Amino acid sequence: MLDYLDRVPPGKTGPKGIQAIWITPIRALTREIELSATKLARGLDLKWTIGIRSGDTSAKEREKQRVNPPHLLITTPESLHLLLARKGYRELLGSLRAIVVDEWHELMGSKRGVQVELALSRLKSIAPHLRIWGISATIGNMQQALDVLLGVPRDNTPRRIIRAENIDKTVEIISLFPADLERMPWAGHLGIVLLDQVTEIVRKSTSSLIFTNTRSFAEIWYQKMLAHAPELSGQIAMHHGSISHDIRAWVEDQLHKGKLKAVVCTSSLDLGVDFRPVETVIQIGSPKGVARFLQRAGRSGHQPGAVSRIYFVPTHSLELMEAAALREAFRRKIVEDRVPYVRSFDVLVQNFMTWAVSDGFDPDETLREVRTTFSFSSISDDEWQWVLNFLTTGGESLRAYDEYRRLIRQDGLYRVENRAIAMRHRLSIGTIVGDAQLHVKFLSGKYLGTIEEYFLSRLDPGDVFWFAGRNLELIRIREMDALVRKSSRKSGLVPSWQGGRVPLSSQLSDMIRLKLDEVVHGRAEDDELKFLEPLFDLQRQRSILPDKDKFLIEYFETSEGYHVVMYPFEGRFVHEGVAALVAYRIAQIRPITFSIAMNDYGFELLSDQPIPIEEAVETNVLGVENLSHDIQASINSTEMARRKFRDIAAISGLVFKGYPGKPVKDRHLQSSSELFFSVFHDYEAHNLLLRQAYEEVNDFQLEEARLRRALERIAMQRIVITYPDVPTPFAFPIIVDRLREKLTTEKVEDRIRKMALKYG
DNA sequence: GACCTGCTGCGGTATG
Repeated sequence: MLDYLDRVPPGKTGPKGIQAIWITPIRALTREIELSATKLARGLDLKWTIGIRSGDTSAKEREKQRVNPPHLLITTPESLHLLLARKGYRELLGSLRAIVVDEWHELMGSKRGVQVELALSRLKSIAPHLRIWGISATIGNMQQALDVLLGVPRDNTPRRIIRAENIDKTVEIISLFPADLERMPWAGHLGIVLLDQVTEIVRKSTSSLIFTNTRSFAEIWYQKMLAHAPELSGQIAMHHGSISHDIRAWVEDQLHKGKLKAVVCTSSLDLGVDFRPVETVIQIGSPKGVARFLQRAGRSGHQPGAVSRIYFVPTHSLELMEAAALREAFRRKIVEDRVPYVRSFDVLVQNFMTWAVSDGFDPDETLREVRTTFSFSSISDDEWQWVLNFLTTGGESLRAYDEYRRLIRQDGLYRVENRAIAMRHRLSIGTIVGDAQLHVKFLSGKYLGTIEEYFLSRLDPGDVFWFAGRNLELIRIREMDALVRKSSRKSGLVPSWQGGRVPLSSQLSDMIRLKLDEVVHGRAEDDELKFLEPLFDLQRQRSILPDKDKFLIEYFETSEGYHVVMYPFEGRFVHEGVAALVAYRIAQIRPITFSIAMNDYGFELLSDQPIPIEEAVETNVLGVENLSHDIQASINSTEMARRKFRDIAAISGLVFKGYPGKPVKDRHLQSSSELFFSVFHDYEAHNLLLRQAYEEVNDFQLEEARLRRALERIAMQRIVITYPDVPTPFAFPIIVDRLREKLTTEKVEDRIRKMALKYG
């Protein structure tokens, strides 16, 4: 980009204002980018000023930038919108000539991507000479990434994809095996059986990254490693999204200076820190997707021609198949797509407020612009009117309340007149909706990070828990702070967070089924598959090992009841949908209730009555006919949509998350968003935000398109029902997961019973 | 005989 700008340098008499913007998803990254941008500019002999603008930028620096804008501004999507929410943004940005969107693959798969699309649509109108670059990691839908970023063409400016040459690196996957298969659990997620081997690898490497799937596992692995190898004390650290930015920055710094041998982390180290390589990368448990695993592997062996090496640590036996599947995916150069969000009306509503709080917007001009974005290219005149009406009157349901009449029309422009509304809006810009967290602090005031209220509220003062690699004793909870002190107690509770659940990707699922097919037909060559042979044998003895032409259903009885287990290998979201669908369809044959369990490989239906499974298969229980209807009938989509609506309500500005330092309580947010949902549901069924909630459930929770493809594939397979005497190795992990979940629900039920006694 | 699940990311202006 600087090269391009060099050819059109800022003229002495030319317009003042920002000439170029670099958009990055992470604010912590900006300092690194500034350094490289400065280096580049120096190399090209440009007399450019470079500025950073993010939530971390001080008020003083912001004021400096306002008076004297930098030539190149490095910023986040949110901060860019804050600039667009300012009066006089046309002068500031009208001479803009270049925008680079860094890590576009990352932004595109979220609503932040929609935010970028909308900002670009505005900027293209006010800055006619604008050129746009996107930088992306390898993804399956690169052409679409380009189309989404650049939007519907407004003229004949050519577009092209430039691929880096020689990016095909050799990646070597090395699985860790226990001494013998017997030592490996059939179920589980932690993988601690292999602690000794992992520690040995860390000892021998100068620097290692150890990726775990959850924050609590990172905490556990860190503690277990220290207990196992005390001499590593002071040489290993941990890093995850709930640890304070200061501590994380320190850990990154120490790692890069070579002062740390290893960091146990979550995907917090996938992105956002500069990519100085480490010697060794270790992945514990399923990476769930090819791209993620590839990116992590790429952290090692950075020298030209060097091999990237990644150790795979299975957490249960069958997971070893994934190592073979990942190797196959690398060989075939298969990577996942990033699916862009479309028609996210909550983001559109927020954007209109942004356009309106600054200089106001002209509806016709804005409609033309919005239709050039990928996300809203299909917006109809009616939908457009609905959004405007919603913001000016509150819509049909909220007409009676002044605070929802957010816009007024004046001289042909839509504006915000009320200053309180304008301020609340500026505080609410962004599409990331988090949960309320308590701040964990020492008495001295040193801030360690955040933990969810529901975990800490279960503790009593004096209780010890592990966090940020320390043993901490809870002293008390005060407002939003949990005060702690160091504890010398060796054991402690491990916090759990309510994070997202990443399902196995469709591409990795494909490869797993392919590997299974190789095993069935004796073509398996990967070490992992050979190692698992005794387990596959047991599966064959008790049931069958399905190849790609067969779909396996197991039916058996235990003291718990009657079990039907199926194995689509399609990831847990799809299994959740298929399980509900099958349960519903069987219940049409004969009234029967089930409890449902699933993991990424399959799902189980359990009942206290015999299950008419043959009859169900004969009546095409897995068919695609009436699929949409049956899905609607089988799942509680209203309840799922109600939960999705929480984010939509926050993004569209229906609920206010509070002023800095004075957040609105989670419970309060939840109840007010539920209230809106109920009102719209009962009185305004065509409300676009309400409809969006249902669409998001279909697209992202049920993964309906993927579910349909899975059923179409199954329709081509031969269904085989087996009747094992005891649970098979395939069934076992699913049953174990259900038992664990059952325990917690019993606790919940217990609590409800107590509450009923107390209040009833 | 088998179990310590649940990622990441952002964010305050105009006026007194």
